[in-house]
Amino acid sequence: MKIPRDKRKTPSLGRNVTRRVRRRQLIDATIECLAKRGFADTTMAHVAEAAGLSQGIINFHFRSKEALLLETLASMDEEYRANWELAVTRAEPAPEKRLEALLRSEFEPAVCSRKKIAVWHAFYGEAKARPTYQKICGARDEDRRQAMKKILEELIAKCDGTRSHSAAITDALTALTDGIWLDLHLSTKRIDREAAWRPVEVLLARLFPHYFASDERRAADHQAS
Amino acid sequence: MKIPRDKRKTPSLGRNVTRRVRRRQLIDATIECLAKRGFADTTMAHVAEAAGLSQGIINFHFRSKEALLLETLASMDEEYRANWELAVTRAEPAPEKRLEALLRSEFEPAVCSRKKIAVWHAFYGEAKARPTYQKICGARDEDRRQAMKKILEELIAKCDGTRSHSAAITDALTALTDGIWLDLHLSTKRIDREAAWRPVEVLLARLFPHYFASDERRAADHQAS
Amino acid sequence: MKIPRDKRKTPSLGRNVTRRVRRRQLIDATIECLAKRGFADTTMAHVAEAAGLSQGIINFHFRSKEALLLETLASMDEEYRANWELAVTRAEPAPEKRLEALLRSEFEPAVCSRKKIAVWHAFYGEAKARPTYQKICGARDEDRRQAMKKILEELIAKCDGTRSHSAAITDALTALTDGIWLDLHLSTKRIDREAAWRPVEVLLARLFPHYFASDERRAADHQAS
Amino acid sequence: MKIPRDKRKTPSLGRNVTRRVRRRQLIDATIECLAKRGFADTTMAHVAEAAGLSQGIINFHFRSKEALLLETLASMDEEYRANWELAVTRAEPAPEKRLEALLRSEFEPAVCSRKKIAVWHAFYGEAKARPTYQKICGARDEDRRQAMKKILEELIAKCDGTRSHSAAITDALTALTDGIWLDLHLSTKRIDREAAWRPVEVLLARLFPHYFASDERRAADHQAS
DNA sequence: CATGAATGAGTCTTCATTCAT
DNA sequence: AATGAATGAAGACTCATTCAT
Repeated sequence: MKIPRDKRKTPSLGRNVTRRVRRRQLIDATIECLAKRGFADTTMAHVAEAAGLSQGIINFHFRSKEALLLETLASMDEEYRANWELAVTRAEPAPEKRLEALLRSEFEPAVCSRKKIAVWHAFYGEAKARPTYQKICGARDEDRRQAMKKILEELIAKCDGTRSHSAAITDALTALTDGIWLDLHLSTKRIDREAAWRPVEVLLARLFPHYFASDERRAADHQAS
Repeated sequence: MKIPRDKRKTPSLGRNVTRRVRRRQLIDATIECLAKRGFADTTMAHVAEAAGLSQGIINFHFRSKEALLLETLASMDEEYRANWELAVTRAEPAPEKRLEALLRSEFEPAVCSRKKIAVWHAFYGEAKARPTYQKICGARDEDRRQAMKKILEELIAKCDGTRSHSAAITDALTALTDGIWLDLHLSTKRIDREAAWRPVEVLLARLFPHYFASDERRAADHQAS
Repeated sequence: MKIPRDKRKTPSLGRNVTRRVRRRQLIDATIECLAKRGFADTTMAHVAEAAGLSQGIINFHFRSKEALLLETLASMDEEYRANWELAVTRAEPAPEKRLEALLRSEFEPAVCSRKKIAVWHAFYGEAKARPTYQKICGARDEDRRQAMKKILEELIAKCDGTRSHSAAITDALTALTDGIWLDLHLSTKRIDREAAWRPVEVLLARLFPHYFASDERRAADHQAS
Repeated sequence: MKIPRDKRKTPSLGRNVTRRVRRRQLIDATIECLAKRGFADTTMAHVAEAAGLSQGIINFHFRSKEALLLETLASMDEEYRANWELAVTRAEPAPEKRLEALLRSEFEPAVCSRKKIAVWHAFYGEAKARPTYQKICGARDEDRRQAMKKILEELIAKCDGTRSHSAAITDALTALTDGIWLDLHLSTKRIDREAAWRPVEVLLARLFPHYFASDERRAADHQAS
């Protein structure tokens, strides 16, 4: 007959933590694991351990591993959207200000950390294999793209009145920040948010010299290295 | 019964050929699987089946699963590098021509297919967890970046004499194509290479109107939708 | 504020009542579950849910799952015994009457329902693995068999004077009703108590034509199909 | 890093045992386990151990535990049917001979052992929870019942010409042997096939005194205890 | 070379039991 | 008394790897 080992270990956060808090704790642990170990090597045991809880608890708060991953993705998605939406809302109403706010939001620590970027890429990596992931990640990009397009159209109208490829420029700026994230992901160096921002800054200055030119000059002064 | 000499000789040669062919076959099957099922769900059995061979064969031709994946990545890397290097070599010597060749190469079917892009992102997804992947993927980007920077410096010198942010523009153009790949990866639509190229075209026209302006005009005509 | 005396007294009585009621409620839920899901898939959670109570409650009212199952079996056993004992007691004193009462009691709805029969067979299925179950189930059969044997001996003595295989006939009649229960258990049709009784009726008529012949004739008339 | 323990243990029956033999071996091990531990406590590990093989092998030869159990039941079913069918075929053509052969076959060691009976009851116990089991077990009984009914109708026609409840007698004899099996299952004593047969013998003598009477007399002589 | 049966460590999931509230 | 979150020991199943043929 098996006799269970000592059970009296101090509960990390007390038993009666609310359901919501536990779920948050587990999602955070999942993010941690995905960032550190990738998708293929993130096990329930790892997540539980990272959360300082027991194995079985995940299936108690989430139906399955798949559900946990999906909610983790949803949580990342929500945080990401909230971040740029708030940035745009808070910005001054001029389109050039809102555009800059939208682009700059991409580099804020809340969403642009090695960890978060790694997790996004972990989900991107599985996107082809799991339609749900593809849909969520695709929508994430698409919604931001639409917001950007509207702002750009305002800006272009104000700027030169001509047609000026709002769609292509939107795509370019969207791809630009996504691509910079990938560079950050593949780099082994610490994230340098100033350096990451530079290409965006330069491109804006070239695309809309009237509104962003001064920024470029500033950047040029910085470029001592 | 007589056995012709060349028949007797074939085996040893055939063996070597076979060996190389088998490895190629298995790497191709791996690419197929990674694209279709992602990293987490690609098993040795799946790969073997995709190759139409038996279970145990992979451990015969590769030391381990890890080795197979690494060689698959190496193979992808090689193909990718060869593609842009050849494109640049073949291009007319003018820097604007070489730059365009380099950028256009990114959208050639050999490297820019849903399958290949999916596999790259599968490896990106695991990059944080496996330093070797990160190194290879990082180097892939970095080497192309260096090549592009050299070309851009030539172009800028010829263009306006000042150095003018060659680094930032290089980073921007590198990120741009990487970002477009990500968009293609996350989209569920068929790849439209013309549409994918457009943002690059527009950006080039804005950055170097002297050399790429005509292209932009062409693009504008296309833009009926 | 005054508290009336009977109000003050109710709790302690209520507690005891509650306790007994809860246990009954849980045993009934267990019977329900065993019938519906079988032994292998009856979990504490299922039982608690069937009882409309919370998970942990069973271990509060019973020492363990094993204890709950054992008490469930004991409860079934008690009910079964009470049923035939009462039937025999109430019957007219003539042995043929008591024999018929005993046999007929086996088909009364209180004990002979799909649910109850299913639960008995659930316990039979585990009998070889758990000696306690085997003992209880064995005793259930054995005690009834002894009672039947006594009645049969009376009947046989009265009938033809010779002892005439009272043991074998007892075994046959015991096996007969047990076997009919098994048939009912394995059938997917609704229980038809008249049809289930027929073989017993016919056999009695053949064994003791003097006492049960008229019953057989009645059965024959019924047999229109 | 984990280092696997010594792998060079002698393969129990050699590696290349044919697929069919392995499956048989695993089914036999399953029967062993079901008999000894019951349904609820028969695990894959137990079965594998009983077969002297490794854990994973069952999922290699059978898709799942459920598949293994189903094939075990099918195997038992086949064996049981073959047994009585052969007995009837081999018997002399007279209906009374075939009836006796059919009934006696139920007590042959091949099908009537503590182990086999325990396994049947294990399946009966789960029948309500798993429709497939119920169907197979029900058909097992039903087919034998139909065969017996035909024989009985011949016998009755030959015997007295009257209709005489062939259905009810068939049901009675079917239930009789099933019930005796249950008695054997619930008893803790060694199986005594002679004693088990007695009630059948006595009943046959009463039902068809013309054909089975002498048997009863013999039985009476035996009954010294 | 190639096959595919066999192994066994590892993974997700379930569930009886405990216990703070 | 009752709740239900938490635990952790199994359980079924997977899969990279080995190896006899």
